[in-house]
Amino acid sequence: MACRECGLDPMCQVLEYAEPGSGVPSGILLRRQSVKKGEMLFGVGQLFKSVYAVKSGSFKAMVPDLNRQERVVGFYLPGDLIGIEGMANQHYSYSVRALEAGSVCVLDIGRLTESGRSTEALQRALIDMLGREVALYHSQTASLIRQNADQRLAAFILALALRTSLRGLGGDRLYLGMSRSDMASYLGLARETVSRVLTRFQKEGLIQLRNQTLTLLSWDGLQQVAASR
Amino acid sequence: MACRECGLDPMCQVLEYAEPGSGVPSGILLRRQSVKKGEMLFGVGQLFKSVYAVKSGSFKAMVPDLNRQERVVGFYLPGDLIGIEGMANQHYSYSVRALEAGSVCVLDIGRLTESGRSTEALQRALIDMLGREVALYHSQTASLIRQNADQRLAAFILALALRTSLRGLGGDRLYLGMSRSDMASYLGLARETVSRVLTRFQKEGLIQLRNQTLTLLSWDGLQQVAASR
DNA sequence: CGGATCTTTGAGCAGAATCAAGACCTGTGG
DNA sequence: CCACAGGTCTTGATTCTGCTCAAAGATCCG
Repeated sequence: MACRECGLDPMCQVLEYAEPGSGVPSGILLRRQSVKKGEMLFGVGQLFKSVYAVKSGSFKAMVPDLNRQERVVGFYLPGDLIGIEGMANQHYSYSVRALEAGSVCVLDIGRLTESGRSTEALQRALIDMLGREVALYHSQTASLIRQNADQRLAAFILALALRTSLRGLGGDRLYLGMSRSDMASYLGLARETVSRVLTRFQKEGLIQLRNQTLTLLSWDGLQQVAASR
Repeated sequence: MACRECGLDPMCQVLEYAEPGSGVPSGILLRRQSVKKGEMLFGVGQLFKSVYAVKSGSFKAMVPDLNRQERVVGFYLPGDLIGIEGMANQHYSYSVRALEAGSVCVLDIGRLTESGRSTEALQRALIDMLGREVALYHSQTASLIRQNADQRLAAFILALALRTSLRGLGGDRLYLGMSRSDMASYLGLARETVSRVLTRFQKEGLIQLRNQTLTLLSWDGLQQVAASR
């Protein structure tokens, strides 16, 4: 499947801009790559080379926490872009690891800019994506600080569901590739708290949870929790 | 003082790229503007028009919090850029208000892109700046969640001191233009907690605090607090 | 000077972390 | 196919950080 046929992610839209004008062989700048569970796309501090678009599977981003273990700073689902912010200082600012087997499209940015043509539209698209990312962080991460455990988890589940449903997959049933510890680290909670809140949500009939599969039972209920509890 | 003489902020570096090649009258695209205390640069949702570089004074960014009052999501000091992420969706995602009297340089991006020439280097610079912003948010905001009140305030003070010292101003004495409530909102704490922690820091000899002026007494001590307490 | 706002300080309480077991999955090898 | 070992997940009891409510003290500004 060609990347520009999927129409899912911003990456493919960039390629629609880049490919026709540049006339570069797609085999070099853009390649499909499959990843095994636990495999790392790149490590923190590594030299920036490529931007990745998730085609299938899921990934987590981590930064090294000083004294402690690593901290999860984001999750990536099919359609998400990985690594754009590495363009700034030529180094990735976090590590990315696959939560399950999957595949990505790899765009070799370095070689693309070396080719020197038709980067105008590509750059415009990159600016848009980066701006969106900044805006997202302003609204999303900043709001995490003020929220309690219930709100954080409800918002987290809703965000996941929204992302998958926007991308075409059925939004009611979610596959959680990450562990409770990952969720806890990302949300700034303790493992035990995540567990407790999820089971309570289940008892309240908001979600159903079996192993790694989460089913949304009450979209509205979760939104109410996320807004005020 | 011409903007590209100050050499302080990323904005001026962009203008060095843009001005020579584009040959546009600098009076139109770039203008100096003074702001009064409390004045708003732009409001949330407003149509994106310009990017601002802080020349003097300080500013705060706010987003409307649903039921409650506004939430502070950032502070800007001389040398900082304001509003870049508005380029993404053509609307500003937050409001910006002056904490004290000051001045900014205004770059009318819309008109610059309309002029249609030499945007290549400018865009490249914008990508760099946006990437830097994303990386900053990943490392900074994400870390706020896991930290306790002491750590948040120590890190906040250190970040302010680092920013002002990097920009040339003496780093030991800081002018805090923002109120305790602003700091509390930004750090996700209660006003009272900010007050308590600051006075404790003072008793411990880490800082000295009089009115709006904060003096760093023990840089190392603060770093120790920020790392683990 | 006086009113309004902001800041400090105190007391009590609630939410979440921590500590500590126990239950459950998962993959492995017999 | 089953049993076992490792990890992950749940659940309980306790502790502690930081919020809330309340009131007094500063500071600012007309």
